[in-house]
Amino acid sequence: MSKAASGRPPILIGVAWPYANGPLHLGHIAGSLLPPDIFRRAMRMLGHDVLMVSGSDCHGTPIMIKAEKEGKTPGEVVAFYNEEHKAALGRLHIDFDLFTATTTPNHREWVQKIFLACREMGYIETRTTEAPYDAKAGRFLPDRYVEGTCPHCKTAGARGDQCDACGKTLDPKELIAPHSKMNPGNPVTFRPTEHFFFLLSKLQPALERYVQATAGHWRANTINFTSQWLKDGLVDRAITRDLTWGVPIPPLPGSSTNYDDKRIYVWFEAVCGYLTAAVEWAQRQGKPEAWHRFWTDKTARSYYFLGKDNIPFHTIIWPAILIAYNEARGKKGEPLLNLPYDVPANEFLNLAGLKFSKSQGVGIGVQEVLDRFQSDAVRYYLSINMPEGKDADWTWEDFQSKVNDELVGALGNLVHRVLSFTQKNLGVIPNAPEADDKLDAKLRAAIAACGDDMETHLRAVRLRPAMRRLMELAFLGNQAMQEAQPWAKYKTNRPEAEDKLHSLIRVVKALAVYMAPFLPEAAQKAWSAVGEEGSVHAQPWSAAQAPLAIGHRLAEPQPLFIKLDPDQIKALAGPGAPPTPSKVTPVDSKTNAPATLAPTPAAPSAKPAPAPQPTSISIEEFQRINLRLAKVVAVEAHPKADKLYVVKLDAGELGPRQVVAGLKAFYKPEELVGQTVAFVANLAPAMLRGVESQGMILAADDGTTVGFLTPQRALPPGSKIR
RNA sequence: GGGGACGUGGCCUAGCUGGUUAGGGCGGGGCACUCAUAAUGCCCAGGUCGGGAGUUCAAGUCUCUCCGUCCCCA
Repeated sequence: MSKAASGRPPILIGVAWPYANGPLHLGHIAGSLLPPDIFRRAMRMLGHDVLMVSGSDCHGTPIMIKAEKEGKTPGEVVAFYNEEHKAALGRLHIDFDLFTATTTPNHREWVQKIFLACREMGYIETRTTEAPYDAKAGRFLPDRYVEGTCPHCKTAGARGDQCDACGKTLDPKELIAPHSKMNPGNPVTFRPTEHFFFLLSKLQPALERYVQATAGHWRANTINFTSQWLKDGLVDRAITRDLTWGVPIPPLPGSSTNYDDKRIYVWFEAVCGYLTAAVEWAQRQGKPEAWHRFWTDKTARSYYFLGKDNIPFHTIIWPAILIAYNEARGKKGEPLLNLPYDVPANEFLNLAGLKFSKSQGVGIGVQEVLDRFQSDAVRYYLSINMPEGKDADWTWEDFQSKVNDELVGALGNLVHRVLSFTQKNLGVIPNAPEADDKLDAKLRAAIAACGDDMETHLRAVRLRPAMRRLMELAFLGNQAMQEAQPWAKYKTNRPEAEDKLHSLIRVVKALAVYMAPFLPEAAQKAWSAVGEEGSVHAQPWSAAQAPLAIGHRLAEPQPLFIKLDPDQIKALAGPGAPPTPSKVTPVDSKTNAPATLAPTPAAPSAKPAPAPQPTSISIEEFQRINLRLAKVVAVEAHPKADKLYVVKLDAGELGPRQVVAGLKAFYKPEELVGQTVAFVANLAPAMLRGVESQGMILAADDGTTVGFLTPQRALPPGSKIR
C-alpha cells in the first residue's frame, strides 16, 4: 500500500462551522463533527501532518433574534454556545487544532481583505433590490421572518420563503398582508436596498475546470449535486444583508458611500473561516507563516466535512471565492491557495426517524448523553451507524444492542478475556512462538490485512466500513481464542498455551492501535494494558505489528467498556422520556438542560439498593467478588452531583482506580485522603453522572451515620479481603 | 415542479467495470465451551435484492417507468 510512499502530503481538515444558536446534538456529531476527528487521528497515525480547524458560526439574524428574546447581546449568546460546543466536543474527544469563532478580529480582517480582493478583480458589484422592511422596528427582515397569508392555499402564517401548509416556495412579496414574525403587529413594506453581489456566473468556466479536474474521487452524491448546479448555470448572489451583526463592509477604495447598516452575509463570510482559522492557529503557535504548509503547499490536500445540505457551499461557492481571491493573490505575487480536494459530505442522522432539530426540540443534547454513557460507546455507535451513504437512525434500542453485543461482547470481551487469563495464569506477557507457528502466522497475517484494509477505507474516508473491518478482526480473535483453548492447554501443555496467548495478545495490541481513531479512550487503556509506553495516538499505524513487550508484568485488566443498563435505556426510550421523538421542552439556553431526565443511579457506596434477601450463597459465589484494600489518593467533588465524590484510589497491584462514592455528606476530603478503605474491585464499571466509576467503596450505615471500612492492622493497598 | 441520493430476509447492512448456491452483523432457534462484563464459538433460520417493463446468452448490478424516504433548487 502506501507504506512505501515517502513525502506524505500535509492534510488540512475543515469542519463545517456549527451555528452558535443552540447546543450541539447527535445529528451534528454524526454528520460533520465526529468523522473528521476519526479521519484526523487516522491520518496522523499514517504519517501525515494534519491541521484540523473549525469554530462557531456566529453571525446572522437568527442569533440577533435569539439575543433579543433573551435580553442579551448577540456577543453573549455566541460566547455561551461557543463554550458549550467546545465542552461537548472535548468530552467526546473530538480534538481540533483550533476551534475558534467567526467573531475574531483576525477573521474579520481576512474576510474584508478577501472581499476587497474579489471586488478589485471584478467579481463583486452592487445591485439594488427590494427587500421586506419593518418600518416600526426600523429594519430589513430576512424572508423567513416575514409572515402572511399564502397566496396559493390562503393559509395564514406562511413564511416569506415557504408555505408550510401547501409546501410551495414563496417570495415574500407574494404574501397577503405580510407582517413581521417577531412583531406580528408590524406591517411589512418593501424598500429598495443596495447590495453587493458575488458574480458566480463569471466564475463558472473556472469552476467547471476545477470540478472536472478534482471531482473524480468525490462521493456520487456530491459530484452529481455539483455538476447539476453547474449545468443549470450559476446565478449571481447577494453576499451582503441589511443587518448589524456580522462582518462590516470594509471602506471601499474610491467610494464614500456608507454601508454601516450592512454586513457581509454568512455564506460568503463563514466559509472563509477555514482559511482564517488556519491563520489564527499559526499565530497562536508563534509561527505566523505555518498555515502556508496546509494552504499553499502544492502537495497539501484539504478535506471538508459537512452535512449534505451544505454541499454547494463547499463545492461551488467556497472554491469560487478562492478562485477569485487567488486571481488577486497571483497579481501580487502571493502564493495561491489550494482548492478543496475532497468534500466527504454525510447524510443525516435522525432520531428514531425524526429529524434532530434545535428549534423544535427534537433530540438530546450531547452533554446529556455523555452524562450517562462513555464517550467511546457513543463514538462507536455513531461510527458503526454513520450516515455515510444514506440517512441513518439513532434509536436507543439499537444503541444498546450495538454497544452491548458488539462493542462490549466482541471487542471489549476479547481484550478482556485474553488479558485476564494471561494475567491470572502467567502474570507476564509470554515469549513469542517459533516462526513457523501456525496460529501465530495466521494472526499476524490477519493483523496486517486488517491494517491494510482499514487504511484503504480510511484514506477514502469510508469510516463506517473501516470500523466494520476492525470488528472483523475482533471476531477473528474470539474465534482464535475459542479454538486455541488456552484454559485447557494450560493444564496439559503449558508452553503451547503460552504460544497461543502470545499470539492473542498480539491481536489485542493491534486492536489497540487500530481502534485509536475511533475509540480514543479505550485504545489508550488497551495500549497501556499490553505494557506499551506513552500515547497510542502518537504511534504509527504500523505499531500494530510491532513486537510485544515480552516479560511485561500485567496489571489486573479493567474492562474497556461499560455495558449499558437496559433499564436506563428503557427510561430514555420510553414514552414521555425527554430524548424521544416526541417534542421536548425547548432547551433552556442558560443551563441548556432539557426537561428532567431519568434519575442517575444512587451512589454506590452509601446505601446499597435494598435487594430481595437470598437465604444463602455458596462460597464460590462469594469468591466472585474481588474485595481489596486501597489507599485514598485524592478526593474531588463530582462536577455534576451534590452528594458524590470522585475518589482516586491506589489499589496496589491493581493499579490506580477511580471510584465515584456517595460520601460527600459524611466526610470531608481531608478525612478520606490517606485512609485505607475496602472496595469491590471487580464491580462492573458504571457511568455516574458523566464520570466513570471503577468499583465501590464499602461503608456501613444505620440510616443516619455512615462509616467506611478500614483494616484493623496496617496493610498495603491491593491486599485481598476474604 | 426540476434535480440528486437511497430503498437487499424481523432489524442494520456488503455487493467495483453485469456472470459459480446474493455475503456479514444483530435479534431468534439448537449445540459446544468456561478464559471473559451470562461474555465466546459452531450450526440453522432460506430474502422473487421496493413494484412493473425492457436490453442481454446472463441483472441486485444497465435502461425506462411507477412507489416510498431524504436533500437541494425553483
